[in-house]
Amino acid sequence: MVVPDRPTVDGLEDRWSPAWAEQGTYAFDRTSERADVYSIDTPPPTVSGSLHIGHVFSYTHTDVVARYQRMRGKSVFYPMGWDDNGLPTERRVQNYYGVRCDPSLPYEAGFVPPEKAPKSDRDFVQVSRRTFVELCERLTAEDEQAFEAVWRRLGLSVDWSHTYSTISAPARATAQRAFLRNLARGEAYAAEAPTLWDTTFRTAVAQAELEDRDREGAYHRIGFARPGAEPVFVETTRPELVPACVALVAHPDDERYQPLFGTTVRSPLFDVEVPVLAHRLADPAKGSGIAMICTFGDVTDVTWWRELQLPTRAVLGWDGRFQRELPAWIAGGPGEALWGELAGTTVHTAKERIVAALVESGDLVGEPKPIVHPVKFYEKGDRPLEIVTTRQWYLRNGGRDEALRAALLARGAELAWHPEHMKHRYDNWVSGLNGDWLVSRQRFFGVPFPVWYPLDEDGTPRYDAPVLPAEASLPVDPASEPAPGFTEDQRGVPGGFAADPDVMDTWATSSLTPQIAGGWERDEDLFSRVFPMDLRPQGQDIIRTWLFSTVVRAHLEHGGLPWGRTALSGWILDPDRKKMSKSKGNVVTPMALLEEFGSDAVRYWAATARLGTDATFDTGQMKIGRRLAMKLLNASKFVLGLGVQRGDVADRDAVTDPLDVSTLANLAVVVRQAGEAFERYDHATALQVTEQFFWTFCDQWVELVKDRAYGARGEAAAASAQATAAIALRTLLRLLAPFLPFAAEEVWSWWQDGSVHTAPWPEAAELGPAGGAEDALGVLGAAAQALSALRKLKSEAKVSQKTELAAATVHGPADVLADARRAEHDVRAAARAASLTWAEVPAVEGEQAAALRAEAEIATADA
RNA sequence: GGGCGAUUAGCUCAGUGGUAGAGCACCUCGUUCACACCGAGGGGGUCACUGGUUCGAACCCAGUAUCGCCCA
Repeated sequence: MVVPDRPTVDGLEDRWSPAWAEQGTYAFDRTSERADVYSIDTPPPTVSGSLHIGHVFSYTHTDVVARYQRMRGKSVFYPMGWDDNGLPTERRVQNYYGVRCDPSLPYEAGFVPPEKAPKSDRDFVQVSRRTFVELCERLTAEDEQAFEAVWRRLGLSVDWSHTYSTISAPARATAQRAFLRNLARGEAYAAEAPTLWDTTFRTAVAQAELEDRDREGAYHRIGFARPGAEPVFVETTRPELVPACVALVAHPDDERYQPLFGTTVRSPLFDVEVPVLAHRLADPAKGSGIAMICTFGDVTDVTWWRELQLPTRAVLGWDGRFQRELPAWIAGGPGEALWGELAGTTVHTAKERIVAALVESGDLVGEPKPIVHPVKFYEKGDRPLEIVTTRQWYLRNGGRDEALRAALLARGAELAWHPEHMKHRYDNWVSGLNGDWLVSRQRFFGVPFPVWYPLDEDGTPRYDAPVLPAEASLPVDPASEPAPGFTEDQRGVPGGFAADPDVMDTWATSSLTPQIAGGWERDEDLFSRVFPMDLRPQGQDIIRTWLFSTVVRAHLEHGGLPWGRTALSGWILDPDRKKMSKSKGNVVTPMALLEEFGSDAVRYWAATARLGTDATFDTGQMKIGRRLAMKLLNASKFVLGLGVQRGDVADRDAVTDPLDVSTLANLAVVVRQAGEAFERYDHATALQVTEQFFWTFCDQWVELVKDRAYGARGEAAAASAQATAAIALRTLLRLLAPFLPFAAEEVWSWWQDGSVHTAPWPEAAELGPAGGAEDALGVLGAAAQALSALRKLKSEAKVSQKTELAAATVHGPADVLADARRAEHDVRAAARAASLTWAEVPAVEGEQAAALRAEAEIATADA
């Protein structure tokens, strides 16, 4: 047995991470039956920069569960994934290399990005789509290595041979296969419809990716002319959309406007005739109570346009600028010249010019009234969303189908939620859906839709007759592969074919992580052993996106849940109670923390937080974790020095001393409590009860037993202490292993074979007869109390704890004294008391029993 | 506006009906042969507020306030 002279937690990661990898400690045993498998649908972190402390926090929660389940004898399927597909990666690649994708450019082999990215994106180098994708792949490969290094150092017990990435060929094949099946069943469809559109990224955006932000605006009071009467005034924050106006609308009960319903008015500047209509969504209290319907200013316009069956008069292009062509409804009218000033300008410029024109014409009344109002943004964007009409792919998610919505709510109810109250967010979201899931994106680095269209004689795509690939040929890239039955030279020519230009939203791929990681339709043997999975761990912020979308896909494809339970981690707050996020600039990089405090210490901090509870970033907690790990090394060193041999299987029957019996009896309680806590996914309680016992073990039992263990009271008494030490340590190491995998493994290696992480989770029964000795439970605590009372004497007298005591008396209630007396020899030895008498303090009716109190003669330093 | 959660010692947090807890920080003491990244002892709280239920409330109920998040 080799125990270091001065054990330290520093450097354990460098020793054990490679050792675990070499020994395959966390390898999934794919011969296990489903019932013996515990499978985890790991969140693939977005590879667009760096991991932050919040990742470390939540991934530790998962790892603790994985380690517990492994020790319970499960074959744990714990893969890692990388979400390297999609817009975040594109954005990072653009800024990192200083490039921008222009799909119309030809591929340039051997492209070398600029040495240093230009400051302004106007100076970015335009590259072909293929080059751009290559750069994405290059950078994500680098990022993934850095991520893996952090995870290995943190000690995640991942089986790295099952790592996947969401842009990999198997993931693309899975996403395309699932889509084709959705399409075949009618769950996926394409539609030409008004769509929320980010003009910066030039892509459609889904409901789940929206957020409201308060923005300053101003009500402009604008008159619409009526023949032979006063004008009708609307108040709008978007006067630039006057040329897109298709109607005015007021509430049907609004008496002010009832006479106007069914009449028409003429728009200012452009003199377009528009009807005045009634609709319940018009708010009489807002502005003048009558609103201008434009195609499209906001989502209410879309509702009105649809329900009132209005024409489309779009003025904005995909780039967020006014269209260059002169619209037909303006041509020939008085606004034709003005349009010349608007064509090609940004919304901002167009607003200035139209307002100026309205002032000049006298149609704008009074000063604009400034207001602050919520405006819809893409969560990753920084310009307000516009609405443009485009052809997009949708996936049914219950947003316009009551039966499906009810079925998905029922799935949510089937799922076990930790903590339970998080289910409200799911219900809330599903109940509030107002449309199907928009899954297409007009981007480059993503999974392409596996769809081509035949071109008719005019070269127009026949959307009604899409050409689809065979599943066996997946993944396909329609942009570079010809449609089945065509040759590449027929691309884009009349009578030939064209590729669907879009890629899937990232969530459309990551909603399939159980299928991707589990080998659906690729490795059916694996899939049958891991799916549906046991656990979906994730952040509470992506319930509406990742959790919900994964439920949707599994419900549609497999007719069931993708996993049985979900564990939601909370936020990390900085010391000012703000959520930590990159944009606030208050993030802490994990690697530096892991190096400063040690991985076990950082894990300890994470593990003290319960699921769903926000945690404060607190290096103080990490210091405590470090201290605990250090204590484990040092206490183990001492305990093993009591005469424990390598590979020792302690003789449980040798545990005879009442103090030792009591210690194991108390440990049995802890083993039970920790196991029960883990079973209800309450890792924080499992840690807390274990940690508390461990400190009692060190500070009380070890101190009380020292003399006896060294042989002061004979061999049998010493043997009892030694056996207790070995049994307790072997148990404690396993209880702590999920939390402090490095320190626990280090100590285990000193005297045990194999890895602590594949050792069986302790059970109370293995502690032997002592573990069940309920009558001895109180001895340890009572003896500790007596010792503490005697120590207090010395503390108050300000003398060393090794000072001898004479004529010591301990006062206290009869039952506590009786327990303490069973360990009298140990108490006397630890307190260095020459003699010890026990004085009963009678219980007083209605009063709490007194704590133990002691008195004694203290030998002076001179004596 | 609707929903969810939180509010306990200076700080970070446990505590779901029976005398308020832990760790950190603070004060005092101690070179005890596992550990100074240590040990011993100590001080410190109207459990956000107001009502109610109960013999008894940090805990249950109603309301209020503040903070955070989700949705509209």
